[in-house]
Order: sequence, then C-alpha cells, then structure tokens
Amino acid sequence: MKLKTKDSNTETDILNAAEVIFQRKGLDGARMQEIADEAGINKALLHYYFRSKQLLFETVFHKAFSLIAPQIKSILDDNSSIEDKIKNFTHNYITFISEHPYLPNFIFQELNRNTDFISKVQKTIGFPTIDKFKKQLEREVKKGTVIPIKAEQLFINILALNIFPFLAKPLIKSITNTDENTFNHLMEERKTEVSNFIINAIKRK
Amino acid sequence: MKLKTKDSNTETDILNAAEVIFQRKGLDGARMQEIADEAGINKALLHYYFRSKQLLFETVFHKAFSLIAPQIKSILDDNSSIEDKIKNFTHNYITFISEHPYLPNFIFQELNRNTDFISKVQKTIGFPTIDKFKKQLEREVKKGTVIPIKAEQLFINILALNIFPFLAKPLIKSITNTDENTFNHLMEERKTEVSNFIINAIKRK
DNA sequence: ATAAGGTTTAACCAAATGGTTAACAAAGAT
DNA sequence: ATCTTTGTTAACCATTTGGTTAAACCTTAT
Repeated sequence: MKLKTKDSNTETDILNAAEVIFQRKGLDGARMQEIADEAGINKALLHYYFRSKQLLFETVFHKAFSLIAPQIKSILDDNSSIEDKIKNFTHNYITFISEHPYLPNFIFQELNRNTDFISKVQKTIGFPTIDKFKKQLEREVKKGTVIPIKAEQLFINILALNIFPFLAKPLIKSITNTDENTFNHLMEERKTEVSNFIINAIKRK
Repeated sequence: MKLKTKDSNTETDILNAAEVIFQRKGLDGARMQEIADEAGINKALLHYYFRSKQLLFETVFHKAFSLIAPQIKSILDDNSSIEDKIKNFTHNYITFISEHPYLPNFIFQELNRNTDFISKVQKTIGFPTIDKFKKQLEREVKKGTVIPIKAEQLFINILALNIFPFLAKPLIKSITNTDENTFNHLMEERKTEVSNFIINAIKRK
C-alpha cells in the first residue's frame, strides 16, 4: 500500500503553481520554467508528473471547469422556482468568483481558442443541458407569472449579467473610473442588484 | 510628394493579416511567420514595416479598440433619451459584432493580460467617461420614469447583455445545443430582445 | 545493512522563434 | 542613362523553450 501523502505533496504543489501561471498567462503565454519556479521545484519534475505542457494544462483546465459547471447546472436542473434560482445563482456565483477572479477569463479565453476542449470536458463532467429549465419556464409563462421569453435568451441574460463584469473588469474600472475597492463594492451590490434587475425584467405587471 | 498607394499596399496587407492571426491566436499564440504567410510576404518585411511583434500587435489592438470605443461612447455621451440609447446601442452593437465576431474576445483577453494597454489607448483615443450618463440617469430617476439604479450598474448591465453572448459563444452553443445558424438567429433576436429586457427592468410600473 | 523503487536534480538537446543582414529588385529623381 | 532611395528576399543568428537523460537522493520493505 503506497501512501503518497507525505506532508508536502509535489503533485499538488505543481497543480497549484500551474493554476496560477496558466490563469495569469494562458496556455501560450505560460512557461514551464515559470511554473516550476512558482512551485519551487526542478522543471523536469513537471514532465515526470504530467508528461507534457499540454497535459498539465488540460488537467488545470478540467479542474477549473469542474468548479464552474455545477453552478451553471444549478440554474438549469434545480427544483426551486425560477425566481429562487435567479436569486441563488446570482448570490452564489458572485460570491464564488470574487474569490477566484481569474477563473472566468481563463475558461472563456481557452474555450474560444480551442473549441475541442468543450467536447472533451463534456464527456468527463456531468454537463448541464437546458431542457428542464425550458419546460419550467414555459410552464411559468403559461401560468402568466412571467412575461413571454425564450429559455435560451433568459439563460444567456442570467449568465451575462453575472459573469461579464469579471471578464470586463479592466474596461469597467477604467470607464467608471473606480479603484479596486470601489469595484469590489459594486460587485458586492450586484449580489442583489442583478437578481432584482432580472426579476423586474421578466415579472408580469 | 510621396504617393504610396500603388494598388497593392503591403502595409495594409500586413495589418489585415496580423489582425486575422492575432485575433485568432492572441499575442502569445501568434507567430510572425504565420502572419507573413497570411499576408503572402517575406517575414523580414514585417519587421521592415513594424519593427517588432510587440509594435505590430499594438497597432492592431489600437485599431480594434478604435472600432469599439465610439459605440460605447454613444451610450454615455449621446443626447438621446435613456430608452433610445438602449435601443440604439443594442441594435447597432449586435449588428456590428456579428460582422466582427472575434473582436470582443480579442480585446477583453488582451486587456486582461496586459492592463497597461488601457492607459496607453486611453491617451490616444477619445475615451468615454460615465459622468454625463450618470447625471442623465439621476434626472430620470428623480422624474420617476425610471426605478432607482446606479449609473454604473445600469451601464455594466447594458454592456453585459450585449457583449457577453459573443464572449461565451462556445459555451452557450454547447449548453443550449444550438448550431451556428441557430446561434446567429438567437443573436438576431437579441437586437430587440435585449433592449426590451433592459427597459422592462428599469421602467417604473 | 542493503536492494529496490520511487523522486529529484543538473546538464543537455533539438526545434522553434523573433529578429538581423546583405544582397538584389524596382521605382523615382537627376 | 544612371544614381539614389525604397521595397523585398533568402539565409542566417542568438535565444528561448518544451522536453530528455543519466546520475544522485530518499524511503522503505526485507
């Protein structure tokens, strides 16, 4: 029986370092030497544990995506009401991303660079689909509690309002002339602001 | 008097090629040889006209940003009503980006990678600020035509709903299970869908 | 103790890459 | 016509980079 967990685990050190560097510089911008330095180890060890840059990257990307996928799934597959889903997702997502500010950029950038990743990840992770959400929304529209809107459009809007500010942070900070603290405060406000905005937009009057 | 415009202009060829490659691969992922091939010229010519990869990139980035900045400026500085601004921006922006689908990704990615770009660009382009929009919105809130909302938040929401779908295209296509045509159709719908959504959200009932 | 297996390192390597050079071609200017 | 400037190319160069190797170092089961 091989117990690998001596109190300093090289493999974990590498993954953490790779996460930092890849999220900061992207696949192409990252250097293996840089990752090794960040992890405080010899470069050859990276290849000993993860064979190639590509494989190391895919491991990191997969891990990052696994963190975000369940949150999106919660909009689509939970059993709560549309209104509750919007409230919960908005609050939870903004809280989560405030602690992982590089994540969305990293994921969307690499997803755009290499479309294959989606299909790769789709196979290994329980990947959400829109079907259940669609039926739920159609029911509420029929009941008349919600104005007519396509599930796809509402779904896009929910994601957009929550995720975009973090993708556009440098631009937003510059145009609204806010410093780091004020920006964070704006995001904090959005935990309720965004859900009110959406619910206002779709509630029948 | 030096008339440079013989009917094939190498400098323009290079810029067009660089635009394609940089937008597809990013600063780090692009290869000078690849740009030369795309332009159909010798690699040394790139350096003859633009000295270094960095400078060529900055020229391309600047040009790209110059295309988007005036559109954002129109939300902030136009003299029309808030409602008209939202309608016009939504329609114009989605039309514009549908013809330049790589643009937003390119800009936001490089802006996140290298924050200095913002200050560089800010100096050379008439860069929009939020002040005028803020006053306009405060007036409308006081009049009671619009529910209370911070200018910053509304501005972020407008940008988010319009820009995000293009940044998240691969993810959205995958989750909503739509092909290229259906996606384009969704975006076409959004030209009115998004402005209705926003106006619904902020109109006092 | 020591043999065995996993872990770590310094040194090395080939390919790729941004950039340069020197020679050549084309186009104006005189 | 020829001289000068501008545009273009093939060949070259130094450095960077992902990846390999062979030896050294631990840990541990016997």
